[in-house]
Amino acid sequence: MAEIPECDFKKIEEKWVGKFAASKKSDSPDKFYLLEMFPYPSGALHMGHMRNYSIGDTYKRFLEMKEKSVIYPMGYDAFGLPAENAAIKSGIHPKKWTMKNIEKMMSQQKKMGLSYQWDRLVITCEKEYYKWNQWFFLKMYERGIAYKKDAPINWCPGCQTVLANEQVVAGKCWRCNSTVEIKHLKQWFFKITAYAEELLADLEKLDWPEKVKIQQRNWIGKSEGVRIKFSVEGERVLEVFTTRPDTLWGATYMAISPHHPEIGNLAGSKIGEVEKLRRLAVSQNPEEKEKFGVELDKKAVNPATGEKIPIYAANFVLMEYGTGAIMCVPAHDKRDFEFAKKYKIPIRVVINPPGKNLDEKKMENAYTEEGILKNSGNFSGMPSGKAKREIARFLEQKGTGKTEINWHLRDWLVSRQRYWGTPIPIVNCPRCGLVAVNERNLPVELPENVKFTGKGNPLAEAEEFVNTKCPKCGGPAKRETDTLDTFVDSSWYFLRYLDSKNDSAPFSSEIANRLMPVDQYIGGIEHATMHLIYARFFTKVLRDLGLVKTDEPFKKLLCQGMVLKDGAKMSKSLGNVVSVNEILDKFGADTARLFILFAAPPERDLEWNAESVRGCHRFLKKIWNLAHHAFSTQPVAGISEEEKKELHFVTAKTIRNVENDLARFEFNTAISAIQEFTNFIQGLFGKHGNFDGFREAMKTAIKLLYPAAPFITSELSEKFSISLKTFPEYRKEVLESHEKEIIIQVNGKLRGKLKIKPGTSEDEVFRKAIEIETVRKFAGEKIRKKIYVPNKILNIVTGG
RNA sequence: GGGGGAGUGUCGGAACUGGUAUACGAAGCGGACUUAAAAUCCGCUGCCCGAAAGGGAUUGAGGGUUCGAAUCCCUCCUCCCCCA
Repeated sequence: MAEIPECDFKKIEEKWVGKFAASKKSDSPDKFYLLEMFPYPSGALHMGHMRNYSIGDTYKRFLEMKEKSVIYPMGYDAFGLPAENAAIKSGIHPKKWTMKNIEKMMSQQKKMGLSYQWDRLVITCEKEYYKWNQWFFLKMYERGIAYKKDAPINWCPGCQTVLANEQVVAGKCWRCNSTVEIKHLKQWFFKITAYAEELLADLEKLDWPEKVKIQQRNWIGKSEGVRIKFSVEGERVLEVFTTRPDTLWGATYMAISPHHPEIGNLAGSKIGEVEKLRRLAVSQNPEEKEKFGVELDKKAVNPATGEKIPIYAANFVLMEYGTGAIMCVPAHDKRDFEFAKKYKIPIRVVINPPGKNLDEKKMENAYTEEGILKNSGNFSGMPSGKAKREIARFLEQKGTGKTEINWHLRDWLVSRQRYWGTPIPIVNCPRCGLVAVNERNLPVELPENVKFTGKGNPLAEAEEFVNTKCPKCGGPAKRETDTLDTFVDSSWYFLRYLDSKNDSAPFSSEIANRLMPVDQYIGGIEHATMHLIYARFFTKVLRDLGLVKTDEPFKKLLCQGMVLKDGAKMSKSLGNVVSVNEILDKFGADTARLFILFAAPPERDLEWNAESVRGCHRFLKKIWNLAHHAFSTQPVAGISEEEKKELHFVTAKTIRNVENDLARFEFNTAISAIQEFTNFIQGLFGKHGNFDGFREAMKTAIKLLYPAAPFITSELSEKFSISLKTFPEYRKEVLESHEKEIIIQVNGKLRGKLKIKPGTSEDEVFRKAIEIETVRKFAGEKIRKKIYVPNKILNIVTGG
């Protein structure tokens, strides 16, 4: 027998990396847009990326074998804080840092064998890209979708800078530990709320995991209720929003945000305490912290009962939600109940559970369900549902309320007081106010010569950037120094991929209409709300601008699970990180990809296991060796008719299973099917040596394995002239005509097995079954019933 | 607090719409090859009773529906994730 060369993974991978990276676009008319969430260029791929891309590339190669024209791009989400932090820390310019990181990550991606269409590359920090962010901003500004308003921000007095929510840890700055203050600044917003209804309704159209849709529904948070006016002593009015107007008679106090504009008029002698409360309320989670309140001097009037009720300034009422004031019904709301107990406010039951009578003196918890009204004037005795409508009508007639739809979704705050982002193309003119930069003067370039001190926004200090002329009057004016949230960049990158070199438009509408939507999007669940809502919103805005026709950017979504080590998420602090480079160097890309796909189904978390990785490596070597056995000698031995039939059947079954599994992203079972098939071939080879049909079987195995392990299979295909262009096919008849195994049960317990020709009658199956000794023993004399599922199972039920 | 998901051998996991529970891989044990080891190949391997043939129980716990339940329904326990 000929000597089998050792499988040199390193050499094979080096040879094929270049060829994969240069992969050509197919011209099949059957397009498929396959997209992976592009990474932030932090400097190195982690296992999460590796998993994401292994899934994507395997699916891409499978689709190509099924003769689809696949669009498979890659890019980098290159603006963002880490680059700026690196600049503050080590003095490297964010651009240099970012571009170097991109280079490193790209080389890792190539090493993994990912066959991206690199000519589509998008890097969001390049002016060729962010120019169009600015262009969209101007279009949105024209239409009132981009606007500026006062908003609270987290301000660190130590760093003299604005902090994102995640940079505030327990009320302190993450970097310098100063106590964070709430400041009010003029901020830019995108009016995403104008699309709330459509964003909610169109979820129906999407083939997304139900849990992501639920998260989005909650995030959008549509609630129908009533806006009610409570009059206050001194002829002022406080408005509240409630989804439970049926509990109005039970409202025994009100609570308002310490930031409420009316607070000064209501607090009276308590203003000092309110100030204290405001400071306390800084950037902490309202749900987690203890509830505090200050009773104000003025009292409100419950419009239903006419009673005077106290008003509290409370730290759990947010100005950003509803009206910044709420009516409190302690008997029927958990939070109101706790607060009322703490401050000894009366509790009054106005809703009874059906068939029960609650007693406020004995209640230990609020009753928050709906029920039957009591103590509610004319509405007593009504069920909650009806009472909600009737009370709303009653208030409308009285002029003290109106029905309203409220949203949890807020407008998207896009201002960042940061350098490393897209400059907002607006000029502040002392005479003309806010003026848009002229479209033909885009891009407003980010100046490179700035200082990174960690204090304030470097852009605001860049004199030659800030000082400009007003586009309207030509007088001296100052540029906007806020930059755009990086979620703007990721809201349309998938459109730029389709036409990445276009310098006269963000993309060609003709191309976008032909290739959108993305047929399959793959990424992490952590983007279930933010990114995936912003991108949907952006697509709808672009549609309304006439740039695309599609309503939704991502038709199908796959959210992959996390990669764990020792039961925990890989993280530096736990010291359980497995490095991508190490794994690629030690075992090679094929092994790494195969393990990632094999160890767990994509949606589930994946436990990294070094031993199991070795198993995948072993399997690849087995394929290599068997292929060489098959092709380096001539077939010498025939196999029996029986074995030949079985081989054909197993081959067909394997092709069918692998194809179905790959189409459904069930890579783990696809790979196990190939392994089973390989074991079967190996069994025949062990028995007969190079047998008739060995080569054909190995060809099939190699083709099936190609999407997941492209390097070794490409090498073998070249060596032994195997075409990897198309997916193997099988004949249905081979599967249908094969003999079936029937399970024989007695009273639901397995008592025997039977091989039959397909289509054997029930009577005959029964006759044969009863001949089996164990079956006869357990079935006994009295057979009560027979259940027969054709080609599958016969259950014999006995006794009385 | 709200929302979602998962509990199956020693481990990762399989079981299509209710029809052989534990495929495939790992680990373990035994054997072949070898001076030896690695690599490779072959075989065995969830639990209890039994020498064996065989039988019994078993999918986090308990109950239910069904000829038949890991899968459907109810109650409970544990773990994880996301959002706030």
